[in-house]
Amino acid sequence: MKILIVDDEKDILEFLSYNLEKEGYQVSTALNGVLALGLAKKIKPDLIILDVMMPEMDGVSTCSELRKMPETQNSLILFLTARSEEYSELAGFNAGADDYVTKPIKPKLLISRIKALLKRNKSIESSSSIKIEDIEIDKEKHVLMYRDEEIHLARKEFNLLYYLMTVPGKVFTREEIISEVWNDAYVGDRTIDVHVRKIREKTGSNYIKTIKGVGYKFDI
Amino acid sequence: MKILIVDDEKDILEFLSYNLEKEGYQVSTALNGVLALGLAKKIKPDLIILDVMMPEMDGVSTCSELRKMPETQNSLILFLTARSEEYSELAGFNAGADDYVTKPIKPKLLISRIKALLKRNKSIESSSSIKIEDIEIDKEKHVLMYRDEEIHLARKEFNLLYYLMTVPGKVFTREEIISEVWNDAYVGDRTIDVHVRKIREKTGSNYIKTIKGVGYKFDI
DNA sequence: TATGTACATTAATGAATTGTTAAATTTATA
DNA sequence: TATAAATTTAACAATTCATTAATGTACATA
Repeated sequence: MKILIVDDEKDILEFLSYNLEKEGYQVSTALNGVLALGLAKKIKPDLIILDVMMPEMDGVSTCSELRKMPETQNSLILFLTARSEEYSELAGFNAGADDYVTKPIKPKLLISRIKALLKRNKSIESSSSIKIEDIEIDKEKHVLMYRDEEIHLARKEFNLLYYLMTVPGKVFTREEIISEVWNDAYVGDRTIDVHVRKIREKTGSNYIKTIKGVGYKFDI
Repeated sequence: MKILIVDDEKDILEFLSYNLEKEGYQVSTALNGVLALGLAKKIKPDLIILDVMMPEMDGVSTCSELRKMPETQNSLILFLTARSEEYSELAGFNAGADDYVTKPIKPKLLISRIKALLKRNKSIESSSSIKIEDIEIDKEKHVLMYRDEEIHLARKEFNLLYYLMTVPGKVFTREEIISEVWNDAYVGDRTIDVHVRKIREKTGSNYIKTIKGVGYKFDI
């Protein structure tokens, strides 16, 4: 589980990093909202801890921006607020926060809240099925339904399509695809193409679009 | 139905015992967490009522320990908390609690919660029989019915089919199957295949589908 | 138009995975 | 204990899948 902590005070970053790493989480940190956006795009954290009061870009604005990026659209966001800033709770939830914790931070409380959040999210997310218009892919059942017809995809084909469908519309580079679907194995240049072709053939559709020079995306 | 109550106050133990025995439950009591663990191991209660605030070993820790013991892994656990200790609700659920009731205790409310819990649990656990279309498998009777015909399956064959049928459509990996049906024993590569073949042969059907490179699933 | 680049298509190959059978071994039962 | 039944292994067959290589096509650019 990857956690990104965003706060302008180094002391707090260190304090939280220490406590969360001790729990086995993979922690990254950012000193302000702008840095956080860039970092989040890269590492795609499962949970983002945001301080509300920050110079330049405050937590609420950062949160709004995070919710717009496909990489962090479904990440969990937890706010840190001073006890006095009561209003921020409301603004935070409006901006798409999932929970908030008031300062001063008690590590044990924070960790139990984090666990609860991740647990809750897991049980929701693990539905393992993605449905877009008349096409539905279910990882658990390893089934692709297209217009009420069941289509069999081989393992690699299935994983590739599933990966593209996790963020519809987003263009995945060949690098990203190799990294995720092939676990960084060294495969030839045409391997992806052939699999894409097979998927297009089997579904008799063209939901996988080629963006020349960039990559592939799933799009209606 | 066996209930174990754990609380450091004798008054509360007596009060609850009286009310629950009046309802026909078989009640045991323990004055602290350590005693509770030993007692629970012996009597395997269906439900354990735990006070969160206790000296030595608190309710949350006790709960965690109970969840580790095979005898109480599936027991229901209900927490008693003072209204003020808000956080314990969260910590309790993290530790594996099923429900909680705040003090001061109202006997009627407590009993209705207990009944609801036991009922919910019963409906999940007691259905030892799974029926899908014209195939029905009953774990208690160790019987497989296929189109009104009784088919004899050997133990491993039976357990394998039953496991696959617990979640129809879901693909179980070989790992999962080995872990559940063979208790992680080291068996050769072809063992599962041979059992699958026998089931297919005996039922004269092909409800067990192979997903190459992924696993097996039960599907009509 | 010629040239280069990136992707598409096809078929062939070989690797990976599963199926089948029979025999060996273990376990249960009369 | 003898016998049958169940389970596992081993060898090899069969199948499916993944990858590559060769070739074709589309498109942009000089």
